[in-house]
Amino acid sequence: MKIKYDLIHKDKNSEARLGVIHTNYGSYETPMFMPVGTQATVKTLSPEELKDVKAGIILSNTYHLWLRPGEDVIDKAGGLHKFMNWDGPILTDSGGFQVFSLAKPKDITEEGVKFKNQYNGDNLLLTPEKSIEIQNKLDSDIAMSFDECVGFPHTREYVEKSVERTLRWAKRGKDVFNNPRQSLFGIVQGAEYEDLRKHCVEELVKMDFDGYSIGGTAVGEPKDIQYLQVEYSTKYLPKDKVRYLMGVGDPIDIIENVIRGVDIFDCVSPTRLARHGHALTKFGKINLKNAKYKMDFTPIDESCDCYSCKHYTKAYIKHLLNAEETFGARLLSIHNIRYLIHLTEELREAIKEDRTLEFREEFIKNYYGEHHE
RNA sequence: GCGGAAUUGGUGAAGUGGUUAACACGCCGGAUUGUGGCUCCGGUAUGCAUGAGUUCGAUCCUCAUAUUUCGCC
Repeated sequence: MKIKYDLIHKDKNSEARLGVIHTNYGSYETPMFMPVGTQATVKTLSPEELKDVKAGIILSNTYHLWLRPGEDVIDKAGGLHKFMNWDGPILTDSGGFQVFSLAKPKDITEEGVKFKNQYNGDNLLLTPEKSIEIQNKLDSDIAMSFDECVGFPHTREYVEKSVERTLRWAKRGKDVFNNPRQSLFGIVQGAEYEDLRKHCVEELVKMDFDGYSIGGTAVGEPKDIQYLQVEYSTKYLPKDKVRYLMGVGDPIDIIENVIRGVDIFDCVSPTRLARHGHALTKFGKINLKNAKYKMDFTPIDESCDCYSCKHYTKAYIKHLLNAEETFGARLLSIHNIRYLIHLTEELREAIKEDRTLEFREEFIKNYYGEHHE
């Protein structure tokens, strides 16, 4: 079945929404944070650990699974859920972000995007049709349209052309889409131009997608521009469909964009930060490699209920990082993902009680406050 | 006891009679946003064993001392 979104309550003082998304693999409340498992695994975590941190939907990537192991392997395995032993919902990104991160401008044409296979040098062409075909085979719960994620900075002229192409690509993908168990999202582009965002939303809504994503953010733009990009999108999106902001995962940005009407987030940051020794805490981000934690026998975050905080100290995790033991990155990944998911839990409570704006004030005071070094 | 060789930062080391002593590791910081997973960017020896001498000038030359190491008795 297709996913279904129910709006439960809208915050009285902002655009923040408390909702429920119903999937083939259970129902989950929004706002929610999706951990990223690009290559059919959330780096260093087992599915059991993902359940422990209360993960709902996880995200995987069409481009990477296409190259390795190939969609036919996963199809043969019985689909992505069986292949990776994950019985929760999965969303697959279309490869659109790789257009931004890997392709050169000359590689982008109306037909699709040319890539070089990073493993064997083969020339590859990813098209909207191909992306959807792969995702249909992967059998994820939510597929994304193949779009062009435009970086920052850019010219308005380029964005205008890119939005039109992204719309044509969305249509082409939708026309070949044929997995009845799967839902398909359209992606709103248009950079920081309100008229382009509005136009993009209107055209996507005409095509009637199962949900909508906001793209073109978290690509190096200043925060105020990011927030405008989101405002200019949610302002025009239908209230009865879920909104997913792609790539955003900074704690403050999650709060700011929930306030602007976003329901779902994803970001590689909790796992990447973990691999580089950083932990998110109530009092800001800390670097556990710092010498000051050598004798710190307290948990990362006293207020955190995760496995790592319940059983391990900063000094121990610092030791693991210094010794390049992978358990350190795993403990930090567990913590950071739990941290962001817990943040969305708190946001849901706040929305329920119409105090989202107050929650933001209090959170920022702690996060950037004098406690933070 | 005699003879040889060596002595540069936390470590391994390059180097030159003349402005700021290479590089690597380590250490100390910072970055990271729909992940091209051990990445990227900074900082890190006011000093070349110690003392004396030669020289306009010495880490680099000379002598002594100390330490290490090798060989011989």
